[in-house]
Amino acid sequence: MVDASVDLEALRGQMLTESFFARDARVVARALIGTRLVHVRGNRVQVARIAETEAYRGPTDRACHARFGETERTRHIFGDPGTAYCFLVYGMHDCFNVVTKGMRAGHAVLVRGAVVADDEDARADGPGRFSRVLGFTRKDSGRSVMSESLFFVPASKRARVVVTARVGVAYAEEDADLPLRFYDAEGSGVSRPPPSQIGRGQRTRKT
DNA sequence: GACCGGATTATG
DNA sequence: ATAATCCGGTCA
Repeated sequence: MVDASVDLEALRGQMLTESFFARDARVVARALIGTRLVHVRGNRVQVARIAETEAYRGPTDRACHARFGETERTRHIFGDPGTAYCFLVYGMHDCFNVVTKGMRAGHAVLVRGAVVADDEDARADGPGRFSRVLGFTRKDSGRSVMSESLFFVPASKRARVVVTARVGVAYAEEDADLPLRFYDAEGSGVSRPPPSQIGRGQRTRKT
């Protein structure tokens, strides 16, 4: 029995397809703000409005896992656009990414925060919390995000998007300061980075 | 084979 | 401020 408050077929009809994901991660990361991720889990359907993302731009990006080349862990980041790439960080938190660009470019967008519809109690601000609330673990790596049970639909309204440096990648030297983190200026579902990282390279734009 | 450190979070 | 907790990448 599926949640009657969600018209799943109507949502599926709006599914974002390969052409959306087959672009540079920087472009997709920004475009993803305000979109909704639909996850069908047994008889539950979760709809999460994406509030925060980061772009990781392949082997030459010193913060990107693709810099290790294609290993067991990083295999799926070299998959087709619209593939999920999931991994474990700090031994305890899973992170959920969407592969972009294609041509084995190793680009991906990390989802760092969202607001889950009809679930005020479920905090999904922060990459670990987002993945836990939506049930993603590294077992989901390689899954398609253009499937009946997992897919994105376009934003219902325009978002003001704030751009900053990425969080937690200080080790990446010059690439640490690139403006590749995007979040909805409205603020709900956005993680609260450590004070040392707030305001790095920040600027607001309309999209 | 060992060792290091991380795309984080909860708690003091 | 700091512990928790695992595993891949790196070097021996």
